[in-house]
Amino acid sequence: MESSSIVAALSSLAQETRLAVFRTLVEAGPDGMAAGAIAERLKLPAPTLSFHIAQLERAGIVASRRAGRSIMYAAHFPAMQALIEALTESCCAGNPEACGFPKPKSKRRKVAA
Amino acid sequence: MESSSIVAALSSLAQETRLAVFRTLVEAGPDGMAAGAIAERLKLPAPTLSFHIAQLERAGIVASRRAGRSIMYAAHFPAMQALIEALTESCCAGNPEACGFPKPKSKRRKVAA
DNA sequence: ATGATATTTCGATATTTCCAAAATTATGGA
DNA sequence: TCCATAATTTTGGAAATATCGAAATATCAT
Repeated sequence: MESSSIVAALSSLAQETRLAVFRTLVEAGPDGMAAGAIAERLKLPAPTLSFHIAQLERAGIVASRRAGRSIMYAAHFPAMQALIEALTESCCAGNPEACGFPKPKSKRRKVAA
Repeated sequence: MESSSIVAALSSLAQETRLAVFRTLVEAGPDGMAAGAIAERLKLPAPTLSFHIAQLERAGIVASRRAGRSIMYAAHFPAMQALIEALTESCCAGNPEACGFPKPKSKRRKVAA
């Protein structure tokens, strides 16, 4: 993962409102939630939510799809996984096991068939 | 982990210079590096490094100790671990295995003797 | 088409963050 | 004590980010 992508992903989560939005979406599951429902749940004015969720989307942390008049947002788990792996790598690189994780060297290996 | 601590930790890493500093410190290992050495390595003016590394320290991501005239900074691995675990939890909560991690429910269990 | 609803974009302001030169503080050696 | 070195704090200005009302856009139902 590119250093700039890591920074972008971290930045997108490094804000109370956006972290709350992301958590709400994780809770909501793969189908996600409509923008309006998120705004209502978090008591956010629509433009404020829109501003923040756009950043999460730009960072690839959430995905959107239109459903009628609504726009459904959902957590994008692979991106989150990639971020966590990148952090783990950053953390452990050159210092294997310092982090206490099982496989510090390589990216998690695919399950052999 | 408190939501505000997560945001603080993420914010501290969500910046190119600070991420580079952190990585340098991970590479340096548990003994860490003197502020001046970090600044030289990353070609940063001393006040700029000081500004950024203070944020990493406030977030608990790095630790410092004085050694003579120098101040040694070192990555604080437990904090990084906690952050990664918090993210994993945020990511997986309510959606176990969506993230593809082995033990999605509880905090990593200690290695049985 | 017209109206109602859902959301985003625009615009203006307030706040925070970033940067680095200048000044300050802390430490150790002669 | 005086000097040199290592770092931080202060300072101030530029740039980026946050907030949210008003306006614009998109979609569906009639």
